[in-house]
Amino acid sequence: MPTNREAAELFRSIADILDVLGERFKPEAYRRAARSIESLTEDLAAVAARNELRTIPGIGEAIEEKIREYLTTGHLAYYERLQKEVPPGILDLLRVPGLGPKTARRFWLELGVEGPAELADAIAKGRLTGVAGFGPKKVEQIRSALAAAAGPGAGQRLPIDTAYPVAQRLVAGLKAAGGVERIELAGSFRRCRETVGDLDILVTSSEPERVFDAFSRLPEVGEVRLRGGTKETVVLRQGLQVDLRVVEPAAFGAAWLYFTGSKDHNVHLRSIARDRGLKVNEYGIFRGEERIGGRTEEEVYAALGLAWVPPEIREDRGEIDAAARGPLPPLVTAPELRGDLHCHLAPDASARDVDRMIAAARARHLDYVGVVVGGVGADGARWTLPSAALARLDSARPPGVTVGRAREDASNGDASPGDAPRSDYRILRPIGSSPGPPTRPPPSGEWTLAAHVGGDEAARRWVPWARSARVALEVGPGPERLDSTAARAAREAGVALHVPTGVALAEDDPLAPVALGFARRSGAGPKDVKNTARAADATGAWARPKRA
DNA sequence: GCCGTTTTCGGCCCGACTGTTTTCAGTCG
Repeated sequence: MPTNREAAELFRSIADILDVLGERFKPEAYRRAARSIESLTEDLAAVAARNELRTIPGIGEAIEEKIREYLTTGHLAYYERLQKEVPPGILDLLRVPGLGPKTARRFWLELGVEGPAELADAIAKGRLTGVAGFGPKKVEQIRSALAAAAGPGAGQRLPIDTAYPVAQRLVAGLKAAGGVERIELAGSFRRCRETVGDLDILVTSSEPERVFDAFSRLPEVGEVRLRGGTKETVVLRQGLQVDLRVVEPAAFGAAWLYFTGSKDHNVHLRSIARDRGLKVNEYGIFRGEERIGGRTEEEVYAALGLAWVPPEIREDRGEIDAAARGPLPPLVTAPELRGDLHCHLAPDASARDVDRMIAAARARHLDYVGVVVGGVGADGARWTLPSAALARLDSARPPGVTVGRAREDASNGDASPGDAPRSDYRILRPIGSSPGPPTRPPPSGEWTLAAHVGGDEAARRWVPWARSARVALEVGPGPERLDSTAARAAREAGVALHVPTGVALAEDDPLAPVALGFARRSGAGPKDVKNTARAADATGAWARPKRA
């Protein structure tokens, strides 16, 4: 049975081939279908079984048939026929930055070049000199792009928690350099997508040249790829591309909206604008020549008769229709997180580390923190916090903060509490070769959270179990938490999410903001999140304020 | 190939930047 990801890849390959063959609109149609399939929270086969493929945006009669053929036979005759029409290496040429379908097709038909290696060879032999449309600069551009594409990590999307500190440093660097009035991040970073292909930074400034100069000189910046009057594109030393744009304050909202995307969201907004006789672009919203809005995002949405849409859900999955009906149901926000049920201290934590964590919890106005005091680690070995730290957890009576003890158990039941320290509730984590949920529900009366359960695939097994066992699942970055798609599946099934606050971590750690972003991307409101509840409601009995 | 509170046909976001142009094509986001 093909996975959704494989089906999406198939349609992307079809789009690439159609591009090279010079088709005008089909490629985008197939890419749209691929994006839709990728964002499903259930298997394509399940949707097909219910006969609901056509309800997926971008899937019509023809693509529905192709999906059915692919699901039943594992092949697609149309794709196999297309494959024979272009050399396989041509599609690799499309991956080279600056090389598009038109150019790849010309290389193939005019020079007989069928792949990146052959193209590099042709350049080295001077076969491109004299070819119409390819001057020395263009040839050099392609040559260096080919060399860069052959290098490690080129063109890779970066996990957002990896990109997070990079983005923060760039913003801080630009602010420190001066000349910047307002600065915001846009793009898939702002939407908190799981991975980002580049970073988009928007600034207002009366001195664009000064800002571009400062940007070019930031220590993270490797190479300036292009620079015009309103935008500069650089590649960081570690390979990430960053676009910096200067926009005027009267258009900031329109630009922020435009460059935040997603593409599908923008296209949908524009079609609504067109229907109303309006035009939206990054400079504002216009009736004829007259700009009727653009200073804020709200202005642009309002001009289209829409409520403001939070960036995390701008994916054209129905949010625009909902915004047309009225204000959207609010997504969970950081101040609503009243506690954290899953805090880790270092295995050798001291009493002072405990105090530091509690101080951090107070500073963030958390009402309660549940600290893991021991259990089984990722390697399956048992561990316990040092006795000094345990004692401090019990003796700490910080006003306003309730401190609870959690233990981490293997989900397969291998680790019995036995010699584990006393705890108020437990957290399940998958260990070893069978990382799925337990076969039995947790003991009644004991509150349980499941964490470290893994991403999309694991979620398919954990979500039904968590629903029947009434166990919350943790969302957040990294391979061992639910991503936003898995979290959406959990939320739709009525499973509560736990959103870590990073209270035991460094101030600039990306865990908390990214986890919150994923929860919001999943569409979670405050009621969908376990740790927005008051302490007693979040965990049952453990977190009632202790009496001295 | 998809889609539809103007439509089942005729649209399909649109502007910046670059290199190669003597007015524009290709790529990108």
